[in-house]
Amino acid sequence: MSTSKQEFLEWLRSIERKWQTKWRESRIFEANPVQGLKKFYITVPYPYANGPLHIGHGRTYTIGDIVARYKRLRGFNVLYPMAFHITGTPIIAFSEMISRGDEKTRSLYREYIRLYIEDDSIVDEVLESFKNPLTLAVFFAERIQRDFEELGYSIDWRRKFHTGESIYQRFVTWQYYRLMEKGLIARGDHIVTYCLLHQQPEGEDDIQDADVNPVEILEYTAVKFKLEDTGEYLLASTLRPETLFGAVNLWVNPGAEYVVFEWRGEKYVVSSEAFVKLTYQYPEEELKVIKSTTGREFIGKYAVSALNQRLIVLPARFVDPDNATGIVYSEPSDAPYDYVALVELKRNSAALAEYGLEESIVSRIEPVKIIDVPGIVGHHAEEAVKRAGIERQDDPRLEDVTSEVYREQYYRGVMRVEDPEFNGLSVREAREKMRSKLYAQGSAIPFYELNRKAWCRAKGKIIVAKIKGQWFINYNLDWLKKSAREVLLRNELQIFPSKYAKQFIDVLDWLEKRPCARKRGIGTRLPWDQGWIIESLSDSTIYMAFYTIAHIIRERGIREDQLIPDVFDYVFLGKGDVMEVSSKSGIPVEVLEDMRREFTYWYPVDQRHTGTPHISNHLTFYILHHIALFPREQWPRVISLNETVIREGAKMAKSKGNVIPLRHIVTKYSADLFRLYIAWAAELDSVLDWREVEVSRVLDSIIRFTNIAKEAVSAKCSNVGDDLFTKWFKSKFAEISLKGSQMIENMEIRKYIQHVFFDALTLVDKYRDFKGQEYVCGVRDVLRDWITLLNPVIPHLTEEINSWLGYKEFLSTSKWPEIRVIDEELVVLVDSIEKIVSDIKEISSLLKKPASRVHVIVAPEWKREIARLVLAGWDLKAVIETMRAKYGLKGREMEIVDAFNTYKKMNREELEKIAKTASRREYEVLVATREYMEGKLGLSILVLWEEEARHKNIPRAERALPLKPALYID
RNA sequence: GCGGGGGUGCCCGAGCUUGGUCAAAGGGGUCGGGCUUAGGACCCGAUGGCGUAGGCCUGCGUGGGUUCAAAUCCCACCCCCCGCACCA
Repeated sequence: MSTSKQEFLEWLRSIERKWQTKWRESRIFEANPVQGLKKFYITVPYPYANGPLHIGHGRTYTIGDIVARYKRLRGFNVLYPMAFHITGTPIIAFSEMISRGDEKTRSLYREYIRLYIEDDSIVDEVLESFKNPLTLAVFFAERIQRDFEELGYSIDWRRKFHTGESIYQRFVTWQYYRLMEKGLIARGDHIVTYCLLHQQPEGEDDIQDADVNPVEILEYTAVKFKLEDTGEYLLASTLRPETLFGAVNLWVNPGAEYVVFEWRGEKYVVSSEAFVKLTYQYPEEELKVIKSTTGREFIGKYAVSALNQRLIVLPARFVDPDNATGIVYSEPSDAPYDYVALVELKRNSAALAEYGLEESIVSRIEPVKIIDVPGIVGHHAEEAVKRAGIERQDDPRLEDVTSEVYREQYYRGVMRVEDPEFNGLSVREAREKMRSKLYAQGSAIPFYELNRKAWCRAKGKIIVAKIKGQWFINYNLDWLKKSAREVLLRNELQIFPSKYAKQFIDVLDWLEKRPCARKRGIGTRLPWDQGWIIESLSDSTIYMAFYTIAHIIRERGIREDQLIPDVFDYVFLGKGDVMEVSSKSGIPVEVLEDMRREFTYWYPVDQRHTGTPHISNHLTFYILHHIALFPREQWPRVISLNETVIREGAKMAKSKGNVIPLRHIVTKYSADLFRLYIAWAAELDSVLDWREVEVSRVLDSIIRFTNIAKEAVSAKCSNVGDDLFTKWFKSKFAEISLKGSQMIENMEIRKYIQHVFFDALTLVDKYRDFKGQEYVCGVRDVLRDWITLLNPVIPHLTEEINSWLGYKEFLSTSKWPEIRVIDEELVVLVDSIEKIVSDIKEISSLLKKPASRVHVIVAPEWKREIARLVLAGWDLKAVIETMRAKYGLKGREMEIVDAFNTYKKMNREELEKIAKTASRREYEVLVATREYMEGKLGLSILVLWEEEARHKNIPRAERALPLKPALYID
């Protein structure tokens, strides 16, 4: 970046600090109820305070602030509050890792701290303090607040809180009592990813690489095979129970450890890893170990399946004891692994001898075809394996081949078996049917396993466990979903951009029960079951109500123990008697009334703005909880959304090291530059790409804008001038203001800023082109309106320019400009000059001889009048008669017909333009712009009326049309 | 798989809801000119092809269709991106 740009940025940052200080000192963003004054309550989700925010977060908060500032200028009493989210597991997890000395985490957090603290000796001190998770949270909450202030957000900070505070937890407690009463709370079993080290459920955030390599829970069917000699059951697991028809043997891993155990009065065999998993998946039951052994023990034995097949147990090294039960049945027709292992074993007489297997028995084992796939003649697995040239069961390509075969069979496979119940079913149907049938007759149990091996961040092994008695919120209640659907469909709750409305409906259909509490993490305890902590999305659904009273609670020194449910019932629902509530809680009546007044003034939330990833979770909960707990008039009104931010075309990710923290915006760029770029670079429903070259261009434009403003402010203008160009300029500016206002009102932020900033700059250039250096006086005339229009997006710079203009009051609390009168005729006429100039250029470039002079020939009024008549729907005959009489055109009827036909072919908009203008004015404008055109073209120009030109026998004169004068170049 | 979004000129990216004003906004890049000691910045012009008069032709993922008329509507296909739950 050049030094002049750097200098400008430094200056910009310095005025940003200046105005932020002034705003804070004047407390202009602290919003209080004013009865009778229309209010606007906008919220954005509070940030999670486990580290610094980046520009992706910044997009959402900036859009929120732009709306808040816009509404303020529109005369609303605007409340834009903010708080901090610290509940849940990530903060605790990071704090633990720092305590444990996890170097990766420690260096990451050192980096975070360095964003805010330069002194290296203090950095380590701060890092040590993070061993207390609350300290970590509060540290970042405070820094994020500073970032927000330095981005110029117009937030009422008096109302801030964090979700770990006891006063907030009292509020959540109240909410959960009420949800319980309304029947939204349910309890049941739940399958989760679970860490054996921490003995806790752990989700994606706690699992290594789960963000890039997702962990899924799969349901295997563990099928019982009864050993003939001992009566023990081998539990062979499969994802494809429908292939049981084609089972030809069983596989165990001869070197792996297996466990024989007693359960439900029967004896079972699984790998020792699987045994541990089973104990977590059936936590309420007793599984008693009888003995440990190796796979080898079972080889050569026979077992009987649920379908009465008698199968031999054979050795296979591909069988992973740490995947599902560690035993599988072999179906070599459709499973590539099984096929390869079988072929391999048949060929390996040494192995057969080692395990004492008879070659004749093994060699007789052949695949059984049970599934038809169009285009596959033989055995699907065999074909796929041969095509890939795979010969060994440890060939890694088997994974891909397997999923390819499975996918094809899933979509196109049809069962070909003797059993009439299954014959002819699709693979998909057969799978479900077989699974439930086996479960029902007690021949199989579900066994849950992960799609890949996983460890938590502390290297603890992750398995699948079943949680008994998990608390849920049950959203699947008719009255609840019906109301939600209704407000969405009726637009009582509006979604911007509207294309996302359908997604909300889809989520409602899909949403059923959601676990709402966990055993660990920061948060509020379930009031009726203290062993559970309310999960962090479930405690953040109606907290916008809490903002309305948070500052009163603090200012009046209300203690947490005073915040009994009755208090919230009264404040939020108007329930109960104030005197009673007061004596019960010890909170003075007037304070309770004050809180009630504040809540009823600000509620409902007029707009909530956030990123689209929240649709399927937070925002839907937000809607549903409001519907469940509040009366209809307090339900949300508008939800607006924006897409994510990427950088130079790539996703930002910690692992890539390409994340731009918000801190760098205020230290290396500038708040206004960031805000303008965010507003302009993409419409809300598109992903925004942060591209350095573009940012630099936007900065150039800001500099240009500032220079123009500076010139305009210092210009000595005796009078603005009422010349044609200035009138045109003012009209065009008014037009831009009008359209821009409509755009921001519709949340079309990008279009709005394209108009009122970039297009306005182009307009100023054009005006200067027409007018010369005096243009500054015209600009000066619109400058105050201009900076007001831009104030929501670049509040600091416009505030500064406002002060240059001599205004003493803040621009940020002033009024949106009145749109001035637009001289549409003049706008159309002057705009048409551009087209005329380019036409002349085009023609003269085609001429062989150099041009010297252009005749610009203006059409007479009667041609315009025909356009008006065509627009009004007159027919040709009537037009001819009227025109002939009115303008004495007897003998020139063909000209009327020509004009009529030309207009007939034009579209309405063009005709309307013509209708807006008068020929006399067109002539005047051409004469007035003659010099300008001559300068552009380097040709001399002669403007004349059509009749005049015809008298002078100038060729082509009769071709003149309104707004499209005839041209003749010589 | 289910649900959602998208494929536009050298590049990014509008427009397509309400078909014609769209060879297609706005940037960027490139070329030429102005300004300047020079660079940056800024300003003007050009940037699909053809054309001795303001016009014509080809064009908006691929292939069909509807229409006087399609980037815009309908159908099929190909490709890309995002979400799928207890995690903030």
